[in-house]
Amino acid sequence: MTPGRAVRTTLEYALIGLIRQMPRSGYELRKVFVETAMAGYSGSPGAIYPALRRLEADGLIQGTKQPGERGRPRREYRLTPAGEAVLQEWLAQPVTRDDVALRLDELMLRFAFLAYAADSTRRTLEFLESLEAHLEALLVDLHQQIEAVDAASRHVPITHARLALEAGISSIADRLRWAREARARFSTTGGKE
Amino acid sequence: MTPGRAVRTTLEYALIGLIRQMPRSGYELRKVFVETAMAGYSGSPGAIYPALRRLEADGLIQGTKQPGERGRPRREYRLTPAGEAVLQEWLAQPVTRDDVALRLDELMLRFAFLAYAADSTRRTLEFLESLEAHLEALLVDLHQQIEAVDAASRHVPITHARLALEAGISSIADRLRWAREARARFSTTGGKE
DNA sequence: CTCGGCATGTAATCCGTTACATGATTCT
DNA sequence: AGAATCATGTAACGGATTACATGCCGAG
Repeated sequence: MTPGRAVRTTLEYALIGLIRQMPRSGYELRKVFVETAMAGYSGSPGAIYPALRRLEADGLIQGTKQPGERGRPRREYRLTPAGEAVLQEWLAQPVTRDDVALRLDELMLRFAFLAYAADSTRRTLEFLESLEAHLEALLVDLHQQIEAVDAASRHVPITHARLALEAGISSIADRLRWAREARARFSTTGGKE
Repeated sequence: MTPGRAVRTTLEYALIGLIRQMPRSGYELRKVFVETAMAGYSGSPGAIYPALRRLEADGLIQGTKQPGERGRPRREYRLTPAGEAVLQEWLAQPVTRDDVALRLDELMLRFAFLAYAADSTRRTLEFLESLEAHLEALLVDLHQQIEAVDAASRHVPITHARLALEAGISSIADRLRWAREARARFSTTGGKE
């Protein structure tokens, strides 16, 4: 059985994935969040360092003091076999409807790290297929909701609420297009070429 | 000065806006979150009822026992003048870059309630203009990041990370198109017609 | 030897989640 | 009276935010 709790926070998974990419220190990890599009998974020290401590306490990562070239020595973390197992388990998780509707960004994080999955290409294709199916279903739902909004406000020409809903619909449709094209690319190249 | 803390949680603003639309009970508010696209602002009772208590304690909403037709009587909340003031203050907030990059969904919530802003049409246009400007800037940034990714992984044909980044870019571009069209519609009709 | 910048950490506070418990009314 | 249902509440817990504090090294 895996050490620590069964389910981890999004931030923890983000850290695990980044460390899997290459061994890194807390400071480097923080810079990734601050400087790249991965902001939003939070880069505050008050979140990262405790999370790293938890992961190390649960044996998923291991830190080694790295005599820095200048300044205070960094503590470089690398993934343990247990950590690799947790990563694989996460990547193998099915894509649920709630994931798509409520936590799409965590899903995209998972997609990004699907590169490290065992049998990566197959898993990636499955992931995208499932994502597409749920996005399609969601679109149907949202179109029904927009009809409800229209019915409720017959006289008013454009309500803010309707426009906001349209933004949501458009964004789902956009992601669906993305998924289809991504899958097409993976299907032809097999992810390798 | 306004009672209570200066800044409120997204959930609280969502509640304030919905109550502004029409007086509602906690149960009704919960249904809105569960049944509509507003899920994601959380609909758990453990979040809603305490939030309503906070708002009432701070004098932003006022609940009155409403003898229900069946079942336990509902507690119907309506906005107080202080609550209206807080709502207006929130709606008048400038659109910052961090809002756009990190909290786009809260921004869309604000947009939806901009219908209730004093001088709604003008504020809406300003909101959209500012949103567009920040989205454009963000797009430039993200395109630079994708070049960095390309430089880092020259040989590999499609990396998952690059695809995930493309999804983000596409989604920002999509929202930008939405904002432009929304503004066009508001400009011509003046939001009324 | 202290200054400044790199790197890590911590303390207070607060909100949301989950799961459970309770209140109030009608129907049978 | 009890069941069913509508509606509200609460208790335990954990993690994120914010703001601050500390450690360690080289340069001057």
